[in-house]
Order: sequence, then C-alpha cells, then structure tokens
Amino acid sequence: MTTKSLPAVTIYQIAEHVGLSPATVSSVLANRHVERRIASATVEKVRAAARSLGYVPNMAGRRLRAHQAATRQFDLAILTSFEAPLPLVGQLLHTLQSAVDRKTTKDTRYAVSIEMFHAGQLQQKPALLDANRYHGVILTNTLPEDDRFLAQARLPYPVVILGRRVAGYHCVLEAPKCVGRKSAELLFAAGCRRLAVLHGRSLTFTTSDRVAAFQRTSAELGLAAPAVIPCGGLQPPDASAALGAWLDGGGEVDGVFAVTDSLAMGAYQTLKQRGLNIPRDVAMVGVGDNEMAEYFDPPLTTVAGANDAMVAEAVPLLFSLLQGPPGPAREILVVPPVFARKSTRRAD
Amino acid sequence: MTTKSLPAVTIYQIAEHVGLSPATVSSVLANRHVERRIASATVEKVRAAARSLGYVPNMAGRRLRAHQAATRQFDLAILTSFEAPLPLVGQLLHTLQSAVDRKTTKDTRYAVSIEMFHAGQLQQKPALLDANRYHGVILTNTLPEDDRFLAQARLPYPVVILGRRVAGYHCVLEAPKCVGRKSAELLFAAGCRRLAVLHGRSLTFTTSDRVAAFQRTSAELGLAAPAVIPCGGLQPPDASAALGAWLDGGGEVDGVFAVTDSLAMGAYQTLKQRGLNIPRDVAMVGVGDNEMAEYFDPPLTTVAGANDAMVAEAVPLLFSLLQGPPGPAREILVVPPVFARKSTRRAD
DNA sequence: TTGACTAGCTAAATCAATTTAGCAGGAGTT
DNA sequence: AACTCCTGCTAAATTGATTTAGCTAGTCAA
Repeated sequence: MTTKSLPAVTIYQIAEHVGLSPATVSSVLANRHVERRIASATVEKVRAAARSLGYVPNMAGRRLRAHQAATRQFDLAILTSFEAPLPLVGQLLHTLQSAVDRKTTKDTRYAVSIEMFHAGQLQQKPALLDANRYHGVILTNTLPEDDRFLAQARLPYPVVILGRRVAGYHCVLEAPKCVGRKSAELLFAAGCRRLAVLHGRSLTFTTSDRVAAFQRTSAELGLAAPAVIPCGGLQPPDASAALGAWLDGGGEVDGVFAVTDSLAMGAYQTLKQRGLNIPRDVAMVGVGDNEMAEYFDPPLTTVAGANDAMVAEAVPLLFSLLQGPPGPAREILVVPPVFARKSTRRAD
Repeated sequence: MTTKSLPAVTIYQIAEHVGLSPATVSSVLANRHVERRIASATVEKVRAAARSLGYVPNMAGRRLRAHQAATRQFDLAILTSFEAPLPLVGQLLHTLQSAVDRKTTKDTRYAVSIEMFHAGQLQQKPALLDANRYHGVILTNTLPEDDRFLAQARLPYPVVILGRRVAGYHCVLEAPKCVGRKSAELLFAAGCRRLAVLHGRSLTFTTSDRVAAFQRTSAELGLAAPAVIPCGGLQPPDASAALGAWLDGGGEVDGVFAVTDSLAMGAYQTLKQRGLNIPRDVAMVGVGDNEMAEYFDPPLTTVAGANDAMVAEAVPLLFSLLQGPPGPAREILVVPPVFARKSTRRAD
C-alpha cells in the first residue's frame, strides 16, 4: 500500500532507493539477472523496492530501445462508443485484423487497438488530440455532439469515420435514405397500408435517417403517416415492451419496420403473443445487422446489412490514407442490399 | 512508389536527404512549422522527402518524449483467436473497458488493445514473448496446441487465461462437467431418451468438456450413448446441414444438446422444416452464449451464459496481478446457471 | 557605422530502458 | 609473485522524436 501517488517511478529512482546503478535494476526487472550474474540478495532487494514504490515499466522506453531498425510499426485503433452494438464493431475489428494480417511483413508490423468513449462525450477522451498514440483511426458510432466536436477539432492523424458524414473527414456511410425508402416500399408491396417504425431512444445519424426516409416514402406512396414507436433501448425486450404498450393503447398496424434486428426480434415476440401472424397479419422488415435474421421464425426480410460493405470500404481507405498524401476528404456511399424473406411474403 | 523496403526511415535520414537538421524536419512533421517559422519551401521539401522515403513515425519515440512524468500508463490487451465467436470477446472488451474507465485517474492511464491470432497458431504470433508491448493480457479462445505452447513458454507479463486451464497460469473457467451434466439432466427430466449432441468441428477445451460430460451423464442415467454430430463450423447453417444429413441417414432423437446457441438456432430450423415440434417431438438445450436465446421460438432452455460471470472474475484478477506480487497461479471456477425455458417443457 | 531586430535554422538536452564493455577485488594456480 | 579466472557490479552509449536556447546572416533605422 506504499504506492506513491505521483510521480511515476523510473528505474533511476529505484536505483537510488536501493543504492545501486540503473543498469543493475534494469537487469533484474527485465529478468536478465541470471546471465548478468546479479547476486540473489540484490535481486530481492530490487524487486521489493519496485513493488513498494509502485513501479510501472514505461513501454515507450522499452519499445524504443528494443526497436528493430528494419521494422516500421503502425498503431491503428478503432474508436467506438460503449453504447454501440458490439457485433458491428466486432465485424470491423475482424476485417481490420485480417487486412493487417495480410499486410504484415518482415519489415512492416501493425497493432490494432480498440478504444471506447461514452456516446456524446468524445471530447472528454484524453489523448485524442495527441499525435503520439496512433498512426490511424477508424471512428464509429458517434452522436451529433461528437460530430460537432470533430468538425472543429482536427485530429493529427488519418481518420476514417464510419456511418456518419462529418465535414473535412474521410467518411464511409450508408447511402442516405436508401434503407428507409426500401423498407417502406417492401411493406407497401406486401400489401401493408398502416405502417409503424420501431427505433431506439437515442438516434444515431444512421438510424434517424432510416426513420425519416421511411416516413417520407410512406407519404409518397400515399399512406397515412407511420406510427413512430421509440423503444427504451436497442435490445429485444425494449422493443417488445414498447410495441406491446403501443398496441395496448389502441395502435393498429399491418407492417412494421425495425431499425435494427434486435428490435425486430422483440417485436416478433409481442406480435406472436397477441396471436398476430407474421406476415399475414403484420409484415416485418428489419435491418441486416444480425446474422440470425435468416433464422428468425419466419425468416426476417432485411434491408442493408451494409455493415459488411461499409467495413469493406473503410479498411482499405484507412490503409490508403496511411501511405498516400493527404488529399481531399473522400466520401464513400454504400448502397444497402435487400434480402427478401418470409416476413414480407404474404402469398405463398 | 519509391517506398524503400528497409530499413525504417527516421527523421535523421530525412534530414540528411534534404540537407537540413533533424530539428527542422521534426518541426515540420509535427505540424509546428508555423510557430517555428520554417520557410514554406522548406516545409514542402521535407514533406516530399518524408513521403518519398516512406517515413512512418516511431510512436515509441514520440510517446517517450511526450511522456508526462506524473502519469503511469498501463497497456492491456485481449488476445483472442480469429475463429472465436465475437460476442464473447465483445463482452470481455466491454467489461474491461468499463473497469479501465473507472480506474483511470489523473496519474494512471490505461490503453486496451485487441490482438488476434489464428486458432492453434498462437506461437506464430510475433512479439508475444516480448516484454515491451503489454503490461498485462487476457488470453481466450485457445486450442490445445496453443495451450501446449503456453505451458512451456512463460510470458514475461501477467496473463489471465479465460475458459481453459493451463498449468502455471492464472485461469478463469467454467466449472468442469457442469454444463454437459446439467444439459443431460434437463433433457432426461423432459422425458427424452434418445439424445444427441451438436458441436463444432474444432473442439475447444470448454466445448469438448461439455460433450464429454454430456455423454457420461447420459450413461449414468441409463440412456443409450448419445449421437455425437459434428458440424462444419459454428454458424447456424453448419448445424442445420449436419443435423439434416444425420436425420436423413436414419438418425432418431427426442432430445438435442447444442454446445453453442448458434448451433441450436440451426437445429431449430432443420427440426421445424421436418415438421418436428419443439419441445413435443424433440426437446432442445443450448448454451446461453447469445442474448437472443430467450427470443427463439420456442424460447431456448440454456445452461451457462457463464461468460458474464467469467468475465466478471477475470478482469479484477488481471488488475490484481498488475499490482500485487507474483504469487501462485490462481484458478477460478464459475458455476454456470440454468435458464429453463419452453424448449424443454413438454407439459404445459 | 552601429545597434536593434527578424527570419530561418541548428546544437544539444531530454524522455525511460537496455546493453556492451569493462572495472574492482577476491580466489585459485603454478 | 605473477597469472588467470570469476563474481558482482557500473559507466556510458543507444533508441527516435521533440523542444529550448541560441546562432547567423540579413534588413532597417538612426
């Protein structure tokens, strides 16, 4: 419990404390004491001092010294919010790691980190503006507050923003309005006339775009304004509860669009509990963000699942930024595919 | 395309190349050229040289220099295989990040990385034995080959192994045999007499323990030896195909245990396609590794979901290792809970 | 002509850890 | 007595980037 609060302890302080040279301390702490013939009493003394002073090795120092001149190392990071659904990040991580794996050679190495921030509080992330941590970053799941911060603060390393458009940055995002429009069209084509949309309470850029486009397309198709049902969170129970309450309040639908698949799953449960058949009584469209969608009962029609495609664009973009000259901020729009399944197929 | 292959370029080489001092080059590359009054022609010259020589800044050097004496920084990593299901890793990441967030103070900071290896090829991960990258690591989703490597190679930093037991390491794992035993008992209690177990082709320590315990308990209950059905992978289609082929080959079951939930989902599909009712004709038990299990149709009875609990043990254990003296390798066993749902409830 | 000032650049110190060459002093050998 | 060897340790160099203090040559004013 003798851990000093500050400042951080170096081997020089340990050396002074035990009355030996830094060389000896280093040899012990790097476990080289056998080949360096350090007396075992000395070893114990150094270790005890390191513990009691709360020594934490400085990796920057170690790495600098251990650096192999022929190797260039890239430190990459994925920056995402705590609140974001993990599968999306997982997919990004997977793709990035695979790319890194392929690109690793004898003289080029990569390290991939994940950093998380609390949604809307990106500016409180310490060291975000330091140039001494990462060579490049993919930033995703930001909220409007975060984007405002980003738009004014220029980060001193290459950044790819995933899923949003922020001025001055390289961005990869879903083609705007596509998902909402296609969802409305699918439900309309399935014969639905009273639509509803389920979304999480805190809308990201992407999900609010989906809702808005859904509403607009409904209007264009001559339908009544869709019911907008906000759910407490993004998990199935949230949707289940929200939809249930809405139906209890007299709401009526024959077509539901859920902006994420886990909301769709919750909706399935509520509809089935009330004896409503999918798709006969209520057709459903989700977003292909979950590989399970195909295995729902009935299989869920999804729009998008553009995450694959977005990630596939974002990763090469990041690598190109690592090498190439700055250049103007590029913007890549990914058109989401449609997977028509049973949940919107009434005639069968 | 003038990127030299080796060695890595430093600012000294750039300085020599353009006939200026390293100080000037540094000022330009750190974007300090305005306040340092560097001529704009010089700025362009330096930038061009950096690009053409393929300069990659050495973060260790930068961080060392930028180091704030009062701050100690811990670099932590999660080391997992590419082949592992991502949600588990996601949960671990989430818990670790939350802990790190709570523990971050003015003079103690943390960075969390994720590194991936190809299952069974951990020893090929470069720099795993270097002491200059991480202060501590949580290692998960290893295969027996990896464990053998670990048992002989001692890593020069604190390690917590998740989900397996490896001699000489701190481990957190499912209490052995529990999941397999409880699954067999649940199916037996549901009236099943002809059991089968679905598993992925490459068995981890955990999943092979589940299969073995399931077999043994079946025998103890006086049942015929369960059919063991290996699936090509861990995704629903793999289970769907494997179970389908087995049924086509004349296999008969009234109770199925799937060692992961995504296999259970595939099995659901096959059973329903063949007109078999769950749980009346075939009861099912899965493992609570997927939050969707409760929303299957019918809801899936699961054993475990011990991942929560394991992660909750592993993270504090890692932190205790970062501070405390070495001490003997601890082993924490987590007893998996049971969630009985409709898929094993025949009388209703 | 001298002094004040500026633009543009550089020398050298610094960050923390590791390693190499080598020193001091004692033991053992012939 | 001269030598070799060994044990246990240290001085100093090294790693890459950044910053501070300061230098030089030129401009301008008095």
